[in-house]
Amino acid sequence: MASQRRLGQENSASRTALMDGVESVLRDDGYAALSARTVAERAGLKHQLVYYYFQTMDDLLMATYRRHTDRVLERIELAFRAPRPLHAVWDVWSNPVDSRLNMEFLVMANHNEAIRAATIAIGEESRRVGLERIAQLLAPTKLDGAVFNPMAVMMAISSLGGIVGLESALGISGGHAETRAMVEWCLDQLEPEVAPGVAVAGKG
Amino acid sequence: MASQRRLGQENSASRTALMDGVESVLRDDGYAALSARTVAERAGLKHQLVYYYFQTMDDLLMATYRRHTDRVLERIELAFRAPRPLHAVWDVWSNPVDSRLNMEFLVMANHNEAIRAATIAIGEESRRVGLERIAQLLAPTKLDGAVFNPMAVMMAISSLGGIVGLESALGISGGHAETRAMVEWCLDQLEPEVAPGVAVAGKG
DNA sequence: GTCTATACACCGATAGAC
DNA sequence: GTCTATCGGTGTATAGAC
Repeated sequence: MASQRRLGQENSASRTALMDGVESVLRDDGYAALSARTVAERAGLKHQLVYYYFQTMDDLLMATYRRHTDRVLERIELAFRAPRPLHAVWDVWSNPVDSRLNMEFLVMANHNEAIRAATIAIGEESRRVGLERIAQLLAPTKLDGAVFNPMAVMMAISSLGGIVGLESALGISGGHAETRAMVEWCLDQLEPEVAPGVAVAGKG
Repeated sequence: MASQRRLGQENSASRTALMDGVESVLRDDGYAALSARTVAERAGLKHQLVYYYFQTMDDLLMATYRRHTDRVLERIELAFRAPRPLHAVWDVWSNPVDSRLNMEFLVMANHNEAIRAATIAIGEESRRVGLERIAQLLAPTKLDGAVFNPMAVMMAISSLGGIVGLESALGISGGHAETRAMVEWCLDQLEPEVAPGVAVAGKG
């Protein structure tokens, strides 16, 4: 099944430009607009270059997705090292620019087997990260730990953040201020302004 | 410019079959797979029929979207007449089958101006519906009405429900049981088990 | 590493026969 | 109301020149 076609180097600038092109097309025009031609145009390259650096369009898509998920996980892990982790995580997920890309990939996962598999992995991984930290935050509150399960809290933050971010990008604003206020009130209950006693020791 | 082409009747069975075809393609293969040919195939018709019943593919898409949003609004309004409205609304939004279609349209709104406009309308409308009812439910609780704003509560239910439903359709299950439990606990605080004498299917 | 040229399939849309 | 035939454009992917 492996093609005989030669492939370019992994560290090539053009290769990176093509992956940037994929993200650019996804953000602006959605996955229906993805093609070797549209992607290459964003990168300022000819469309045949896609097939010099990748075996198929799908390979380019997957390489871009893996790079994207790596970045997201990195950002989530970084957020958990912030003074108020849940507030930081909320900021990551509700960012309008990223939400657009995240949602595009999430919906694409419904029809692309490779994307689906990677999405399941990233979804569970991103929620697993820092679960103990959330458990610590939930412990001293009056909230029942069995009900406010750490994973459920992460799920709520990521989905609500994702939709608020996506809608913001869409130009929808109704209810957003109220929603953000509600979420921040909830997070403030878990993470009051600066808590010296439970300060996180910065890593490294 | 308006085309000279003649158009079929609004109440035609083939016209309805074409709209069903659009939903079918969206659910199974996503909006990237939408074409006059794929849609007509689902409907058991030739692709040229699309242009007998609709001026453009975009017109077919919009007609389907309007039909879809009408149905969603209808379901939301119906839910608000249930014994426990918020529980019913949650069931509507977290339904995996509908979530797939809802999300497909939501993401499409990022790149299609007509869909975007209609989405903004439905989004705000669906949250406005029954706002007074939610306000009534929130009133007797200890929860601050200024924080737990009715619109924010609706936003939380629809976004969290939408993502949980979509992920279920994707085959993701991690954290879902915990999330559903958390949501239902919250809703139970607002809508306790109905008073004795009123028929409620056993929960217990 | 990047280009031209080329293959074949599918796209939206139209014209016109039946 | 549904069909055959057709147009120009774009899609993925490859071969081979430079």
